[in-house]
Amino acid sequence: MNVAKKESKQGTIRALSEAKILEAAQEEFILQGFKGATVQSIADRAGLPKANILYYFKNKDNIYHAVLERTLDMWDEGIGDIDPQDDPATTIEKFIASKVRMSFQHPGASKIYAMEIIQGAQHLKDFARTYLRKWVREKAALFQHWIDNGQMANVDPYHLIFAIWSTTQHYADFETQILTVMNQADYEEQDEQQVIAFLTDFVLRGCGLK
Amino acid sequence: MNVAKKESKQGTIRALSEAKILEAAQEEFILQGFKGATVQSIADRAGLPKANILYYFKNKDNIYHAVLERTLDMWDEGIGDIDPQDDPATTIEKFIASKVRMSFQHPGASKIYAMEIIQGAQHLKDFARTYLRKWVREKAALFQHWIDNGQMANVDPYHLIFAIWSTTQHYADFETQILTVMNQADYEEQDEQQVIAFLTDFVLRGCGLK
DNA sequence: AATGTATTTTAGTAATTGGTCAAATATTGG
DNA sequence: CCAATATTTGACCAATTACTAAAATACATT
Repeated sequence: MNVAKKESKQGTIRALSEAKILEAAQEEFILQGFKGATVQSIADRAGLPKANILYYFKNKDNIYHAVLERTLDMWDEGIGDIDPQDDPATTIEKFIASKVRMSFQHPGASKIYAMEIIQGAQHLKDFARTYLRKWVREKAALFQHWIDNGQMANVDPYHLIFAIWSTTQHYADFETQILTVMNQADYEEQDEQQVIAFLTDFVLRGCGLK
Repeated sequence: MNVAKKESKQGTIRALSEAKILEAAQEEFILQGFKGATVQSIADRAGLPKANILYYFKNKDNIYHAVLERTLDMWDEGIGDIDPQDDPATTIEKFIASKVRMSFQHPGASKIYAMEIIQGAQHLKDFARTYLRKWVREKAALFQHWIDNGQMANVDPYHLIFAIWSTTQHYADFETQILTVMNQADYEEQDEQQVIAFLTDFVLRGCGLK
C-alpha cells in the first residue's frame, strides 16, 4: 500500500485521472470523431462515471483541446532536432528514423493530427501558419544549401519534406489498411526496423545520396 | 426551356437532386465527420429542405454509404490499369500521374477514404480484405518479377506501393497543411504538373531507374 | 383535361447527449 | 481527531437532431 504509488503528494489522483481520461478520449475521438465521441463513451472507456470526466475537464471541448495539445507536443518531440554538423544523408536518416518511430510508438497522436488537417485544420490553423511554416522554411533552406553545394541531387526541398512526412506518417494513419493488406493482426517488432531501413534506402536514393 | 435540360425523361430530377445532395454531404462529412454532419447542414449546403434529403435517401446512413460508394468508384478509376507491355519505369510513371491527378481533381474522395481508414475502416473492411489485398498482391508480384529480372533495384514491392500511395494522396488529404506551409490560397494549374514531375523523378530514382 | 406518380414542404416526436447540481464520500494537513 | 478540500456519484434538464406523417403541389402520360 506504500510501495505501489509513488508521489503521494497533492495532485496525484488528478494526474492519474486526467491521464486515463485523455487516453480514452483520444481513442474515442479517433474512432468516432469529435461529435461522435460522447462524454459517456469516454467515461466508459476510462472506467469512470461521466460526471467525473466533467469534473476534471469542464466540458467536451476542453478534453479535445487537451488531446490536441498532447499531440502537438509529440509532434515536437518526434521531429528530432537537426544537428548542423550532420551531412545530408545523416540528417535524412535521423529524420526518417525519428518520424517512423513516432508512427509506430504513438499512432494515435498521428491519427488525431491527420484528422484535424483533413477536416481543415480548424484547431491547428495557428500552429501551421506560424510554427510549421517556419520549420519547413528553415529545413528547406538547409536542403537547398546542400543542393547548391552539390552535396545532393536537385530535389525540391519542400516536396522532399512532404514526401518524408507522408511516407512515415502513413504507417500510423493507415495502420488498418496496411495490416489488412499485409494480412497481419498487429505490427511486429521487426516491422518498425524494416520500414526505417526501406524508407531510408528509398529516400536517400531518391536524393541521389546512395 | 428546352435547351438547357437534356434528358427530360423520368429520373432527371432525382438524378440532379441526388448529385447535389451527395456533393454537399461529402463536404459536410469531411468537415464535420459522420456524426457531426447533420441532415440539416447537408440540406442547407445542397440548397434543399431537410425533408427532401430524407426523401431521396431514406436515412443518414444511406447518404454516407452512397458517398463512400462514389469514393470507391473513383479509387477504382484513378488507379489506372497496368499495361503488361510496359516496363517498370513507364508503369510507375503512369501510376504516379494517375494518382496525383486524382488527388488534385477529387481531393474530397481521397479525404473521405482517408478518414474511413484512420477511423478503423469500419465500412471498408471488406473492400480492403478482398479487392485491395488482391490488387496489392498482384502488383507486388509484378514488381518482384522485374526485380528478379534485374530491371529495377531490390526495393520491397509492398513498401514501394505504400510509398507511392502515401506521397500521392498526401496532396489531397493534407491539402490544407501544404497550402498553409507554401503560403498559397489554392493549388495552381502548375502545381499538379510539378508534383507529378517531382514524384516521378524521386520515386524512379528511389527504384534505381534513373 | 384527367389521373396517377413524383416531389416538395411543414409540423411534429422520440431519443440522445452535453452539461448542471447538490449531496455523499474520501483525502489531506494541522 | 477535525476541518477543509478534493473527488465521486446519481438525478436531472435543455437543446439538438434523426426521422415520420401527411398534406400540398408539380409533373408526366394518356
